Amino acid sequence: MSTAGLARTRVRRADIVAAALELFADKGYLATTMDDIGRAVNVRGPSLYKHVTSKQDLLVEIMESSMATVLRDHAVAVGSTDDVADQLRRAVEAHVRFHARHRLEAFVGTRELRHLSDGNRAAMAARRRDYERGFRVLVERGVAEDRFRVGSVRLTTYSLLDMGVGVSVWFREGEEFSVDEVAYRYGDLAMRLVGAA
Amino acid sequence: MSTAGLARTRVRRADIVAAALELFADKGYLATTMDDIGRAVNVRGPSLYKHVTSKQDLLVEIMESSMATVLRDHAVAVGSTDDVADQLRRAVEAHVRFHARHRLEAFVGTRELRHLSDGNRAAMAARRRDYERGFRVLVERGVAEDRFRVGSVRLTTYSLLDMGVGVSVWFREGEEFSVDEVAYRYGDLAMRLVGAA
DNA sequence: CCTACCGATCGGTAGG
DNA sequence: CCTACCGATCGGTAGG
Repeated sequence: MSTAGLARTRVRRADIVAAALELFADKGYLATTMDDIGRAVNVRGPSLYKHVTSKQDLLVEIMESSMATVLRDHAVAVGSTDDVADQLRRAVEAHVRFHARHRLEAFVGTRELRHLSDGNRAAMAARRRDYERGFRVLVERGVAEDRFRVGSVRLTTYSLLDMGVGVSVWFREGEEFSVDEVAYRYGDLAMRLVGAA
Repeated sequence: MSTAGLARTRVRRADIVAAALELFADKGYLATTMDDIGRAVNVRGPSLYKHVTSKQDLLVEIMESSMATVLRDHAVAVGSTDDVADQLRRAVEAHVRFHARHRLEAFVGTRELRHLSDGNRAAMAARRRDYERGFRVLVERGVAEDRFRVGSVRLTTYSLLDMGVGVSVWFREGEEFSVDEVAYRYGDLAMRLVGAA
């Protein structure tokens, strides 16, 4: 009776993080309880503390690992060519691909920034600014090299970034567009925005 | 001693809503307590219930009044001309103006949607979809009338909307751009996106 | 408009 | 991995 052999008995840390991600995205960090997360992996809330030191830790892990992913993808995209227009196009494609593939991480990343502890938030905010600077630098160089024509580097950069971030809100795998299709189309839109089309 | 004549004694409902708006934007709805709001208007938390029926009510009031504002501005913009390109341009300008002028309302409006009670959330979500449909219809008509050339009506519409929403995140009165400047520039960007420039 | 307070929730710890 | 539980917080009410 007691060992009825329900579902998974063994809880891995990765399962906990995955469950937390989904709950944070759905209900928000503050509204998600350790019991909620436990329930999603078939244990009681307190049992989670064998694998995790705090709820905050889960948020930090989610944010840091996804930030590492975008930064790496961005570096690869920009490093793959010397042509500014191609660099910007590929950077936008990578940006969009990330926001489509890792919707929830992206969503939580921007939505829950304020619920990181002070130290963690400062560090994450700095990395986010670095990421944004990467795009601004590309737009600036494109203008300097006479490849782009923009009204304002700053506004154009914000637009490129915000368009891509928006993808994480509506994108669903297996619907009208594939990840690649969305990436390519946003790459085209980016070229129009900078006047390089 | 007791009547040292501190600051405001009379608390108006509008002051409470304004204080709630700022706190919701800064800390988030769940993280804001009635005591926080009370402190901002120089009363104790429980005293607020003389003017307000619940914390939820404050959120509803903020969201409904700002939604009414955008919808009205949008209608005026679209109704001011018959030319699709001008209509879209003015709709985008109105959209951006709203997100610049009412940054906090816009911010709270998208960020705290999930903390509305079920009925309220459904109603607000429906009005938001109506608003978005207004833009999609304009893009569609522009394409049908051969004024716009877009890869995907849906993605282009999302881009236009998301760019404008992004303004509420970074815009600050009295910095590099005025509200009107930002609106005009985003109007130009919109024309580029739909291939009408 | 205030103090006192209820009832419920929640992160995390104790101690198996 | 669980139950019991601590300590703190919070929305809202009572009753002036």
